[in-house]
Amino acid sequence: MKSDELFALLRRRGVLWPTAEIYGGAQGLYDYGPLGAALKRQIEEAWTAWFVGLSHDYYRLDPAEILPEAVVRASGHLENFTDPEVSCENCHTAFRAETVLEKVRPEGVDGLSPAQIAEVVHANHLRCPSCGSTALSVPRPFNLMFGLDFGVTGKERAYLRPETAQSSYLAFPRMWDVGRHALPLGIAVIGKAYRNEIAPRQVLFRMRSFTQAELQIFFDPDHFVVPFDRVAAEALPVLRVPRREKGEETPEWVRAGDLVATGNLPEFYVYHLVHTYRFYREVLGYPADRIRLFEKSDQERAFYNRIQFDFEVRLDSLGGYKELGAVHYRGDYDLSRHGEGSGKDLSVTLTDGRSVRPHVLELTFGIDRNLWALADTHLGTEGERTVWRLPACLAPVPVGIFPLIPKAHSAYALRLADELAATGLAVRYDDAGTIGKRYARMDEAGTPFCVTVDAETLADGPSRDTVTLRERDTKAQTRVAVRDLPARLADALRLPRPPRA
RNA sequence: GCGGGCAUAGUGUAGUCUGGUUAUCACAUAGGCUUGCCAAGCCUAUAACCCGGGUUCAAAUCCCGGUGCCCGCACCA
Repeated sequence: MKSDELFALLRRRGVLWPTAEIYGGAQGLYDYGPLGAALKRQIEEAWTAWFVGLSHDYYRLDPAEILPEAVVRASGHLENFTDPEVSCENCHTAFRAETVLEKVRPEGVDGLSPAQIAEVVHANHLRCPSCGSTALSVPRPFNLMFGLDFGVTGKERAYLRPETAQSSYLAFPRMWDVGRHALPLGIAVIGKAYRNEIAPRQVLFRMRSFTQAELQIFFDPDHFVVPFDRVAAEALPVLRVPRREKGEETPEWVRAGDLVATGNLPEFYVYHLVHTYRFYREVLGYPADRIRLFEKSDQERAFYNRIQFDFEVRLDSLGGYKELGAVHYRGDYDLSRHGEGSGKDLSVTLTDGRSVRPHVLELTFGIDRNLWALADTHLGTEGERTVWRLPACLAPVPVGIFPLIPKAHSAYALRLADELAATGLAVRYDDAGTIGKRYARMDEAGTPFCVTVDAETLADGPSRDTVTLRERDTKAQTRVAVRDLPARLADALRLPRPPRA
């Protein structure tokens, strides 16, 4: 489905819509409706079950979304994003003012107002580094962070966090004490991050307010042992830099063991690639032939990332592979920077007496992007039918309950709906229209199971208190005893967990 | 940010060029009939010209501005 078409369907069904729609919307902001909010929660729960489930020493936190200026100064976000931007009127290329001025002002542009920068550009007859034109624009401030007036005086500066990761790095010293004084230590955060994107586009793929799920694993760089044997035989669809340089777009299947033995990647890194891949396949259910692990080159990576593979899924709605998450080996960059910034020593002493500054392996996951991708890859039309083949454990509404004949079977069906709801299931009762329409509605909402109460349910005899259980994917119906329903549904809806390390 | 295109019920659309009765049609939604297990049928109802200004006797239609969306470029620490 094309992006417009898919978005229209999601709007119609109450999955998501533009924020402040009655005012014409706001670029890069979207609200989740009932179905979307529930699906988002399910994705978050699935992510948590899987990744926090990787170890007994991984914890989920919920930190503040506002960061004091000192934090973003230390992390580098302030420095890298307060630079004014100059663009070329001729070739429309945008540059940091610093880049344009570097010949005449090697000390940088800190402290210069946009007007002063424009003066320097003019006085020195500076040219566009790309095309040589002198038609350079007046500098504009360029900062992807939302700044806030913080406190009563409004003089203190603070920022909406541009990524959740910083919150986890700040929490590390406290978590070291809360935890068992042992590495690896994992800090997981699911929460909002905010970026004032220049050009938000493609609905959920470039938003100004979005939800990230990130697991930061702090580990001893000399000693991060993983049960690699268990995953060595797993093959991954990787697209590595040398193959990319030959113009290849498609991944090749390489065994995890070979990525380590001949691929020059550390075991701990590949081990986490495998488990992340398994999450995309086994929990989210993306087709194997749509996933690729896209290695970023030296030039493409942020300088502090030593290894980076993006998890990409090919989406018809957006016309190509899109990044849904990544695995970054960040070295000790983050704890070093925050150590310097705060003046606190963020190294820890291990039980063997060694003092180490932990390295970080960062597993990032875009909740919104994956929600869209789950619609793109699992929602489609099959003739007259529109079916959202979501994995059952992710379904926003896992069960629909209908009376076959409204007047005759409503009371029983309503009671059954209440009973199942009491077990914690999100159920939807529907008696409108024909039975076929109700099934169709639930198919579109991604509901994997529908329960129908009919005459047999009420009649005396061997079928008393049995209902039909209809499966979305096969349309198959089986007769099930009502008393077996809760266990049967719970089984089918359980969230997968990885084997613990 | 730049260039181009687009904007009519919940969704998809006709009408716009060439201004002129009550804005077309389908689907969806709600109610009714239908003893019916996969979007059947019939009846009824709800529901739209993106926002602001201008031209005109008269604007969905022409002009200007804004907003949003799409495509390409740039950007994405």
